Amino acid sequence: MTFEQLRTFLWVARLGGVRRASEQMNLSQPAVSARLAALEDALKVRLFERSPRGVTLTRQGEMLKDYAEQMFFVHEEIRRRITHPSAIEGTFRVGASETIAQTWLPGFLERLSLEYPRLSVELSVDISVNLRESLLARKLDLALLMGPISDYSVVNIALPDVELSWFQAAGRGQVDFAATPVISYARNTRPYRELVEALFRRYGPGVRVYSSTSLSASIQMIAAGIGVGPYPSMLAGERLRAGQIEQFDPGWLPRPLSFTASYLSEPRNSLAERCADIALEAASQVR
Amino acid sequence: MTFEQLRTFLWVARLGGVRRASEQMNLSQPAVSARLAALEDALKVRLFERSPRGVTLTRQGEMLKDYAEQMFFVHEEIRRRITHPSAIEGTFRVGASETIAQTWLPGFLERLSLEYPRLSVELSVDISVNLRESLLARKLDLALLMGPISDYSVVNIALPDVELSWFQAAGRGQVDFAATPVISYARNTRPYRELVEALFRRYGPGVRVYSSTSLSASIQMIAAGIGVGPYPSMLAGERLRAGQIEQFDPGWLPRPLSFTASYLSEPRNSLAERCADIALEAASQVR
DNA sequence: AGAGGTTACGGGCAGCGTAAGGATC
DNA sequence: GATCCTTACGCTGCCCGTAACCTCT
Repeated sequence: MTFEQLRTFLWVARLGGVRRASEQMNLSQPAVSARLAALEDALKVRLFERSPRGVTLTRQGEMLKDYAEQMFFVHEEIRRRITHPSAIEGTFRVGASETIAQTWLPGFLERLSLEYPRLSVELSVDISVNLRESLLARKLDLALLMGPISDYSVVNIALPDVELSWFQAAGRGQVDFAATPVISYARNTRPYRELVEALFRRYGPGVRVYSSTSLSASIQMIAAGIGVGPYPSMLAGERLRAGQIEQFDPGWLPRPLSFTASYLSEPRNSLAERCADIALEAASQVR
Repeated sequence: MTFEQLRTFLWVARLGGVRRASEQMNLSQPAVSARLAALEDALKVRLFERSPRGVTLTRQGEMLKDYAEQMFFVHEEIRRRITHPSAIEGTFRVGASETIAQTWLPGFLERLSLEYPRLSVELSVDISVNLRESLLARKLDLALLMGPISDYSVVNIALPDVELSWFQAAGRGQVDFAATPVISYARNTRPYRELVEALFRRYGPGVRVYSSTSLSASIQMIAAGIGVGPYPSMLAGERLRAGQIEQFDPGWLPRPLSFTASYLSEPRNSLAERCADIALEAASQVR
């Protein structure tokens, strides 16, 4: 009986299939089968009932699952309390929404590589809805998105809000929302819906809203005078100094964007836990 | 980090030396060194301070020891509750005093091999003092002896007392303890000392006592008329029926012999625990 | 035919024992 | 020199991935 056998057993038990576990663990499917067979042979006990559409735990498999989870609880404690961070290796999959990618994500990744010098990072920048989906599908280890994610298996660490301001092309003069398009976030995002709702309530159904999945494309459109829009104050710096855009005040602001660092709690994920902390530090440092 | 690395670490920590652990584990000494080095490399943490006369735990080593012990607690639970007995293999070292070897030990070994068909047994028959010493030196996994062993690390399971009766050669007539040697157990055993004390108290210092480390030699001497002696009633059967010896009653009897099945509790020894139970069953069955 | 799992087989690597090499008393 | 641990070095055996096979829908 080895750790790897038990870990494999747990993933197969959790995901209900050899194939699914093999994908989760970046392993060939026969390798997972072999590990299970080896474990069953080591204990001389049948752990799964095989059926054509997957596997289910036997009574003894259920019992073993409890014990195996206890083992990995202790295992994670060892990693947290004793293992030096430089011993942690493998790939850590981070998902971030673009706002974060454009602000403190570099600082976060720098801290990460400093604390975990042997850990490689796989970064995906996407809209929060997709990040949420990827996290729940275990395609990500940590998601930095507009949260929180309401799911019993997800832990959400609140990150500092991102304040928005209105921006327009420099020297554009008074803004008429009835005539000027508002350039906003991608559809299917919470700030987009909130912005559209606020605009309609204030200026009626005549308001035009452009949406863009790219934050930098948005600010370029604003700079080009195509429209105006709310934009994270802290991102405006360069173009503001270059005199391409300027801030204006229509008398109201969309709500600040609230972000979370979110990760699955299920496999007692101490690495993701610590990385969420690092993200919080990095995000707080910028302000 | 593997189970074997952790197990090796624990033994080195407990015994305070690589060499001692290697003996305990039936492993070459470099193999133990290599396992420790591999563990330290896996955690990227120094676990031992090496000194010329052994090793001592570092602060982090101390912490790991606690976690490792938790791991093996769970590990033992898995063995107890889930592992099929036929999966248990290796060598189980049993020590037994001769009285037991001559009575229910065969029954015990039969039950043992039935429940653990892949377990091989290493049997040592010796006097209880030596068995005690071997057990404490971890040279035995289970000792069936005149117990209990008063040591905080030893668990003693009481076994049924063995009743004694006086025997002499058939047709010898009235026994005069002043003239007839008493053939008894080996020196350095509790029943020997108790017998000598009782004889002196009753018949004065003139009584002669022969001691023998072999129970079957004793009964042969009795049958040959060399002397008389107390002897487990249940062992007398064959020679009694053959008319070689006969029981007699001098009006008193030595106290029954009290036995225990004893094992070390330290490494949460569930196998020894179960085997002690089997021993109790085997011993009780005979009566 | 396709989805899910097992069996067959060759190659790479981890871990063992033997033997030699420090270091400290 | 004795004791204790580490380094060096073949060798074996385990475990992985590829590929073929089995079995239900």
